[in-house]
Amino acid sequence: MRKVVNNGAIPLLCASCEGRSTGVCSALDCDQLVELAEASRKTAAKSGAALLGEAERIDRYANILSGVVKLTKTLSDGRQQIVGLQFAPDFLGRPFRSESTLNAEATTDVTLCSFPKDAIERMMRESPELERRLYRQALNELDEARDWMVTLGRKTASEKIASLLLMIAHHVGPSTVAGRNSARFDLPLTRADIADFLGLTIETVSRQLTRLRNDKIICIENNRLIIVPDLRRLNARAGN
Amino acid sequence: MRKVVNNGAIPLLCASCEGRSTGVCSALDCDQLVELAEASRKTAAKSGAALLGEAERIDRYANILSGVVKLTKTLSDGRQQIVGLQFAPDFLGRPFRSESTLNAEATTDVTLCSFPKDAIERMMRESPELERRLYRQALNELDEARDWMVTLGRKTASEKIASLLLMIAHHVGPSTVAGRNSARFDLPLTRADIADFLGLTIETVSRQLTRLRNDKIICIENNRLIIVPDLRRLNARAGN
DNA sequence: CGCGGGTTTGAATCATGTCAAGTTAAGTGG
DNA sequence: CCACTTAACTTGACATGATTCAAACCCGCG
Repeated sequence: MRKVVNNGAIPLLCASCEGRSTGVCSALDCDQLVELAEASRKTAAKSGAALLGEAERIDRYANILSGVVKLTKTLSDGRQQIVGLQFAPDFLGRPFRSESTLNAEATTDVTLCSFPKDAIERMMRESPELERRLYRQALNELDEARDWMVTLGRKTASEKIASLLLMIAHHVGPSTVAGRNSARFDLPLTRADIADFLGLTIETVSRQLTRLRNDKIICIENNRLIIVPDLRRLNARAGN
Repeated sequence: MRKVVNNGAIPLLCASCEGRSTGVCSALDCDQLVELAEASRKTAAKSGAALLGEAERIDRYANILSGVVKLTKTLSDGRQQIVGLQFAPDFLGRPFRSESTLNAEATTDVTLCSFPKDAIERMMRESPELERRLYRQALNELDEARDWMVTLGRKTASEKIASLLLMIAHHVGPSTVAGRNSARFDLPLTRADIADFLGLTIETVSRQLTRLRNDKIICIENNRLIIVPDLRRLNARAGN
């Protein structure tokens, strides 16, 4: 196993880590960080790579360092639904369960920092801080899931699209914002992904996107780069 | 404040409590139970009573002792979506947040055992057991929410109805089951509630229910009592 | 240059929503 | 015990938003 230097400060590996300040690791002190770092592994995955299969055994958890991961569920006849999107520095994994109930797949190139399941679970028992941090993330994911239930159940196709764009704009952060009310970002999802997320077909997604473009609510460049000149107008379309 | 006898055993109030063995209280030891019992309050609410409003201040949490509670969200134009159903002995409340982001309403007559927010939060800090118990419930609710996202996004109206009946059959428990594969239960929801839960209209709900009845998958008595002679056939209709 | 994945667009179809009557069941008061 | 009211539910006819199927488009890449 790789040696990690502990000079009384945080491990070298973590010093430059994007997840250090905002991810679950922020709940750990130096000693714990060292311990975890010893067992950790940085990995990269290409867009489209499966990270976790339904009914697969879980033996590692991971922090997302960069990129976007989609969580999906599939019905027996192939219909698919994305049930969550995770952005850096989210924690990936479902404690207290040995089998996954969903699929995780990279929708962009991603980098992960993964740990053995039992290391995390031991530290959770020792550190209420860590457990609380994970508990909070679970509650946030629950809030998000419930927001999406409203979107899925009660919004029209165009409202769904607008809501998704808005959500992504928030998640990529207020980076690339000129004047607080505009946004500009690369879609981390294909049309098919968007359809799976919103419970629509790719055709409907496409049509609604061109509608938003025709109405000058958004500009689309290269099919993937989205520019929102006025987030308030987009918000009005989202039905909130 | 009411005095609770502590003879070294569990408080009298809790001794006969339905939530004692299975609810969050099961994570507490005698002393903690006594402490919580001192601040607790048993209340009853009629079907239809609002328990918690959106954007309302949260100052108490509660255990559901009996009955069913619906959690709803509403769009500005009045469209409503049920984002969760809670059955006894679920814990009602959203830790780490002072304002509610949803409405809670009794869909049947319910009895609750409520506690001040800060009492729970203090005990959570003192008892990792309790925090873990709540964390687990949050994860379960998250799993359920994600299952419903699939239902809302990808299932047809009749599959939605079948899924809901199945879910309720599971929740009321294997009580009233003759031979493991049949079920018989009172619907704790009106047609309007069902519609709000499944993202449908009451008319569609009604039509699909009569379709299931015509196909002999279910019997409906008094509009509320549902009998499922063969759960497997219902399951086949649910699209799993 | 052609090939393939991702995307857009069009026309026809279908599931669900909308609107409008009915029906049933449970009170309520005479 | 019987009209009357009311809420919840069912049913029908019609409208419409989204899907389906089919074709064309775009663009990077070998």
